Amino acid sequence: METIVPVTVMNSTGPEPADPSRRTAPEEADPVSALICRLDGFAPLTEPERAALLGLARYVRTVERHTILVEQDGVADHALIVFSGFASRYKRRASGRRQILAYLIPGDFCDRGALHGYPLDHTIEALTRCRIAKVPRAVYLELLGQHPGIALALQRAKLAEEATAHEWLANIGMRSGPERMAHLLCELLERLGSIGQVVAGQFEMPLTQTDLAETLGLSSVHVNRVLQALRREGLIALRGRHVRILAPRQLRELAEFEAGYL
Amino acid sequence: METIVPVTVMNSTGPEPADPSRRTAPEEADPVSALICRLDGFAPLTEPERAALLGLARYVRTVERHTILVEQDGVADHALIVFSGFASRYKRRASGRRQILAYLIPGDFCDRGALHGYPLDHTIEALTRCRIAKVPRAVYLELLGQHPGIALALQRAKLAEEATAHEWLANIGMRSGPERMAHLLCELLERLGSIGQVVAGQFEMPLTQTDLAETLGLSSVHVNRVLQALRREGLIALRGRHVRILAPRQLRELAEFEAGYL
DNA sequence: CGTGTTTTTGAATCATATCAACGCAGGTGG
DNA sequence: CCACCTGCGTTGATATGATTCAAAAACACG
Repeated sequence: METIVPVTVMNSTGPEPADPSRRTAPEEADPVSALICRLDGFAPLTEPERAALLGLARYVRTVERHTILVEQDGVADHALIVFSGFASRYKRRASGRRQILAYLIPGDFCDRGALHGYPLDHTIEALTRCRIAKVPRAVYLELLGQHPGIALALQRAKLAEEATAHEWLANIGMRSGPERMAHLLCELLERLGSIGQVVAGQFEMPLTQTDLAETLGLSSVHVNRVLQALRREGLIALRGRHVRILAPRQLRELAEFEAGYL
Repeated sequence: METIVPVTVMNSTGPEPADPSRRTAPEEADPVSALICRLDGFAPLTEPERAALLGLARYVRTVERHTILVEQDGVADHALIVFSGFASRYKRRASGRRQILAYLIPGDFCDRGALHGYPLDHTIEALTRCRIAKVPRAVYLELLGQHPGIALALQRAKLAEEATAHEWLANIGMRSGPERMAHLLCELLERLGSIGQVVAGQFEMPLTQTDLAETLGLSSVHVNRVLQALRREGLIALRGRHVRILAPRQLRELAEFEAGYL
């Protein structure tokens, strides 16, 4: 169900220059720049391309946690771009049990294969309060058509997303609970790091233990115990949603995490 | 303990014309037609497009079981198209444990995002003796450029492949052993059916129980017991590699299998 | 036939799920 | 300001599904 957010929440139109006086959360300094930075990492962007991306700020909305952005079997008529917060793709069983298929973090997008008009095979939902651009199909296609650099970067980003999906399948398929968790933490460390949201091995992971359970194919109780074990071993520290990776080397070793597939 | 199987490396160079005198299996009557049929299902093909596809027969090779087609971290300089047999994508852990990420069955292809020049994040190996076309990068790109219908069909086929990958992740993440197996069987029934390899609810599944285990994230012993359970319940019959689905309705129910994502 | 692979079996063990309950913190409304 | 509620993390006890190890039986192949 699409919640219509009151304009008062988010009314900025046009490019929004970095404003040093706006000190809300450190990571929200300039949400669009994270996207530009990430895409530029995949393929170098020209100035007009950067400008075009900045123009997307026009479509940004704030959505509350648990807002469903695209319902399973629904047809997406717009592309989604995440600027802050975590969103997820997931499937649900009749029993109510869920499996999260992917996280959408700032800089990630969802265009369902350039909006082919097929119904989606999963649901997309905000795991936290998010700032998300809903870009109309026509505008999005225009953007891709006009700016080949953006199109290329998005294509490569999609390859990375595919690689991550493979990684997740292998993770659930052949790792134990602690190993799975370690692997996920390594991945988040890397992904959040690449968008500048890791400082001194620490980052915010605004996920419930239930979310983690539904990601890793474990029960939430077991997730709790696995996290305790990782803390006991001195691999991580966890206070609320704040994670600190104490022993990145050992964590990677435990997970057999291979960097660089992103 | 996982036995290390001696690996044959593909060494054939240069096109090897299809040899009409080789009469091996009945279902191999015209391997290319299966591909055409499948692609045509995704997007209607013109006559010249069909002709162009037939021309691919030129690149078909027979590869033995366990032949590695593309090594992990290798860069693919050609597209693969499967005409008969089963191949697999998989990842391996240091312990030797494997996780199969996908099956490549007749009509499936692998172009690694139109040959971006990135190293592959997984290995591609023949699970059985296969007939596979190795199409050089240049030829493949030419084919896509010349024939938009083929390009579109391949793009849609890729969306289907992505949907299948999601399905597998959800399968391993939230289903029990028997449910996973049932789901896989339903998927194979549907996929093999769509290429005419199912007759009266029966098909050939040339997979070892170890292969199945590495697909479903179970031990091979457990796979064996799960299969016995499904037989005991009268859901399937299994003799050698020959599967007969006795109660498709109940099997789908057990698996909560939703048709139509292919 | 004999050899290697695959399937099947049994028994012991372990990892993880399930159920149920409690505590704690933040938010809400009286 | 307090009582209440709700969501989340934590715990213990118990159940069970799945793994492991080891070995025998059944096949497939040359």
